[in-house]
Amino acid sequence: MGRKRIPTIHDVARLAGVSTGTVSRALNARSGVHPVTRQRVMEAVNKLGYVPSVAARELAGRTEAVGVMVTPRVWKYSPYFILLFEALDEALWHEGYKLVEVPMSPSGEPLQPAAGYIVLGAHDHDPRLERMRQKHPNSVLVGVHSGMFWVAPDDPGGAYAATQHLLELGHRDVAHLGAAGQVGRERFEGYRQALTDYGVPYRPELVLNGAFTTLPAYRAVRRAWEGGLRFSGLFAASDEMALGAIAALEDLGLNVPHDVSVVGFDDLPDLERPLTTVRQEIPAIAKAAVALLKEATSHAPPRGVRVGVQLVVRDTTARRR
Amino acid sequence: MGRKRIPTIHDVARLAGVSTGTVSRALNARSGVHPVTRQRVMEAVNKLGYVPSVAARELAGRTEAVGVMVTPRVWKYSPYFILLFEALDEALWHEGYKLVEVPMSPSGEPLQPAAGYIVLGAHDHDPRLERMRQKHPNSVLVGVHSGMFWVAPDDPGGAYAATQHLLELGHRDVAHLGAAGQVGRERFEGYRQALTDYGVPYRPELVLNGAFTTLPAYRAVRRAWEGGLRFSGLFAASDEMALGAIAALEDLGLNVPHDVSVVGFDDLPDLERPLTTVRQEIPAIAKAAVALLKEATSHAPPRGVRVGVQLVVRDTTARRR
DNA sequence: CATAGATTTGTAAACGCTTACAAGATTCCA
DNA sequence: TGGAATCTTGTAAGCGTTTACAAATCTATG
Repeated sequence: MGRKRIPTIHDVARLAGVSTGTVSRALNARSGVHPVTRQRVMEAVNKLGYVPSVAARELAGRTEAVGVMVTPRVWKYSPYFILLFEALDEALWHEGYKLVEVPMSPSGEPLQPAAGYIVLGAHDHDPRLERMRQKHPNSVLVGVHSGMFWVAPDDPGGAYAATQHLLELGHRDVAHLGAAGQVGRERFEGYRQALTDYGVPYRPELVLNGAFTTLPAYRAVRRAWEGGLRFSGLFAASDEMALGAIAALEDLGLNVPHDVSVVGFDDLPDLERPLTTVRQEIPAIAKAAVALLKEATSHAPPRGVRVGVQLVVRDTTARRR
Repeated sequence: MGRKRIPTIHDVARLAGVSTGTVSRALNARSGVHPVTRQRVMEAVNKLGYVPSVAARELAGRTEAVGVMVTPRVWKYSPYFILLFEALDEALWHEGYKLVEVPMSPSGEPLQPAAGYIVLGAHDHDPRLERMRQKHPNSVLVGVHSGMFWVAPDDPGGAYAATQHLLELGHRDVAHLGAAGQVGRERFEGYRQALTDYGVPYRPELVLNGAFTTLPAYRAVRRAWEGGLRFSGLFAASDEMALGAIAALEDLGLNVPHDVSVVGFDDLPDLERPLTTVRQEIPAIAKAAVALLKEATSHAPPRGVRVGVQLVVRDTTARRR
């Protein structure tokens, strides 16, 4: 039983009874092929499990490179960004582009030319962002920045839902473990809004600060608690922070969720402990980014889109005792 | 000034005054082209800055896929593995292969066929490893496992050098912050050997355990110190652990390196603090893995290779007061 | 010095896809 | 109902490599 030959466009064409040119058009071109023909082609594609060869497609000149820039560089090493990267790769490939990682010069110039750019993780007041906006209208930001194309998860909404969840469980001393930057700020806003809507006074001392990673979160929570701060609910601005917070609380002899309920944000896979958290649809964000990129390259006026987000309740939250 | 056209093999051929076939052979085939011709071709290649098109090469059937399997999956999210991945990608590409990430089934079967496999991070007693060894002789492990091809950094040597460095700075109470698994064990052995060679008695209570990440390291060090354990030098089994340890020591009111000297392992880039550490040459490991893979596919008897490692002294270590 | 054998080179056919172009089929209107 | 205008389709020429195969050139030997 020899290795199954991978089906090519010719196999599809033969099975569908059309020419390869037609198959190609059916697959790529938005128009110019009769609906019933396209239907037949699609059936053949499915029956054969045909998937176009990236190499051939690229050789034939159809794939353009889009540059993904990560800034600051270190963010590349966080799970969230890795997942986003993978999702972008997939989404771009699906639209006939290929992802190339391009470094950003200190002045904010892409170090390699590309048909378009996707910028990841820039600080909102980073001057390089402004520069990108002006010099490269064919770029989209994953984040928020007016005047350019951007996609972002519904951070305020998610934070609101997380906080609301804690409030509805009866918690009144709800702390927030936050981080700097646009994202951190928006998640904080959602937290604060929920407090307001539920008539719980906002107490600034209840907002702790760390970075988006575990260790700073651990330290912030532990220091605060040892300093006498008390709360029965905690909304952490990321899953990693939530993990750090839980470790700290446990080291202090507390039980999660018995003594303190903790909510995270992101819903990262493979965590050491199942978290109540706000789920981001990373693939959806990637798809939206690519869709916007196509708009951007066709000189449409810039706009931003929010991708929905969803609370998922697991076992780090419980009703207040 | 139009976009510079990317030079193709034809340009090289013309400039060198030979045919494209010859250029191709000069570039790829080990033999079958006259030395002076090859020389001329190489000059043309350099002058033009020619780099072969991956797509074309792949289409023409020269590139085979090699599967990289990461196990357990979560390791994919650590900086070390990301760097290793990138290095492997580069090294494979250089040899005309392309990297595809292939998941490993629970039983230890690659979920996609490939011309060869590179296994990353498996526990040394993982039964799936044994299975790979038997059913897929065309695979190499990054790690140590007798009976199959493997590459690994010189962990014992590096650990020895790190510990030696501390000892030569006059430290006598040298602790070790270790981790489980083959790698952890080897680094521990290096530590212990250095102690012996320098006539410093080995004290089991001085070896702390954590995982390879910051938070467990922080907790282990803090708990130990609070429990009364004292040391003036610490060899951590990874840079991330070193960072965690330093944070813990500082939270305890100690100064690094003034009160305690800390050495890491890996030499990760972009760290928040420059560490005295043991540098791994990740690109060299990747190259070695690929070289071994070629051996493995030609049915050579399995062997392992160690890649050298180097102590780099920065400012987290100081002479004992 | 002729010639068999070995070595080096050129030629051209793939690889799987896209797309300009031309041809064929369909629609629409006078 | 004829023909122009519009849609849909097939044909074939690339895209940049590799590699069988054949041709040309060398080397060695008698």
